[in-house]
Amino acid sequence: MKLSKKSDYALRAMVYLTANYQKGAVQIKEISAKEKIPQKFLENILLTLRKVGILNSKMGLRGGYELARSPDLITLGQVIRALDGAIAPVDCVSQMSYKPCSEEVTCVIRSVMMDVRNAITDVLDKMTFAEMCNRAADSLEKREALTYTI
Amino acid sequence: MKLSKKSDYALRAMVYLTANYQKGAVQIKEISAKEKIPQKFLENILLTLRKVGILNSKMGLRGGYELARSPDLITLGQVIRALDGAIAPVDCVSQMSYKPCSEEVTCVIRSVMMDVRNAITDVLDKMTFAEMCNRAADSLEKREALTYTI
DNA sequence: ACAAATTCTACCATATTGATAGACTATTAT
DNA sequence: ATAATAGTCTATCAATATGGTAGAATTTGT
Repeated sequence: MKLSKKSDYALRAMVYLTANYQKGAVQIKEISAKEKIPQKFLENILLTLRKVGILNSKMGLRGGYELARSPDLITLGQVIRALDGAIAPVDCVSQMSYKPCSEEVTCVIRSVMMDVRNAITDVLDKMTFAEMCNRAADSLEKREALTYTI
Repeated sequence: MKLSKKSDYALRAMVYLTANYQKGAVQIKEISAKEKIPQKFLENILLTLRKVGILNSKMGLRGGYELARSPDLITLGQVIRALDGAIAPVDCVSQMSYKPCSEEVTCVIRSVMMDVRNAITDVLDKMTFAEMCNRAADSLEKREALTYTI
């Protein structure tokens, strides 16, 4: 049930781009350096995200990447699906790459796997990058406030 | 986030053994045939499940495998962890193979991944084979009742 | 024209996955 | 006793996925 390095890097890059939303295009080199992601690998990842319409790019001098829409309209689920494909643990409960199992009607396991898929997508398809970054900022503030109080 | 074939086969074999609980040892060959799992592959899987104490085995003539304890004391999570290892999407939120990420305190992604892990384990660590098989039997009954009524 | 940036195509090493082979050991019916 | 049965162990293997690299081509601002 592991997130691939690709998706992990993608999420980090997206967080970086969320933090820099509306500051214009950000270059791969910068993201790669700040988030410590191998640059050439990151290239592939950002390219993929552009192709599915999550990022916009600008070539040439002063080019770079930026979010294609507001970070409260981009969910973690969208990004993970773009890189890793289906989120569902088995294909017979997948939205993205559904394939019926041989004995779907009587399959004992299927309904539990459906529960698992729903549990995962309930988190990943609802959480936006805007919310995630706010949440983190909040808890950081609280921590700092606490430290100060102590 | 995909379940491996190994875990998938393991779950099916466990369902079969649950259905045959208290009927004595069941042979690999039988499970393999009924559940259409490559026999040699299934051997490895059952061996693993025995080594972690989920199954008991008996060698020799009339030997075979059986559940080591009542199916309401065995969860899907236990079986999947035995075969695939940690369930958590990233190590920094894993019970089984926890490794801190470099920037755990400020990591934006971690808390969401924690939510995902909890969502998954909430299903898999609570669902027992007894319950799963009952659930399936129930819904099968309902379906049959419905068919009859119509 | 030139430099800076993305894009595209291809490649590669390693690990994991799914599966198989065969020798070995333990049990038991006869 | 012994043959047949059934799990155990070690090793191997092909295919695929993963993580990463290389370099040429293309686009764009100055």
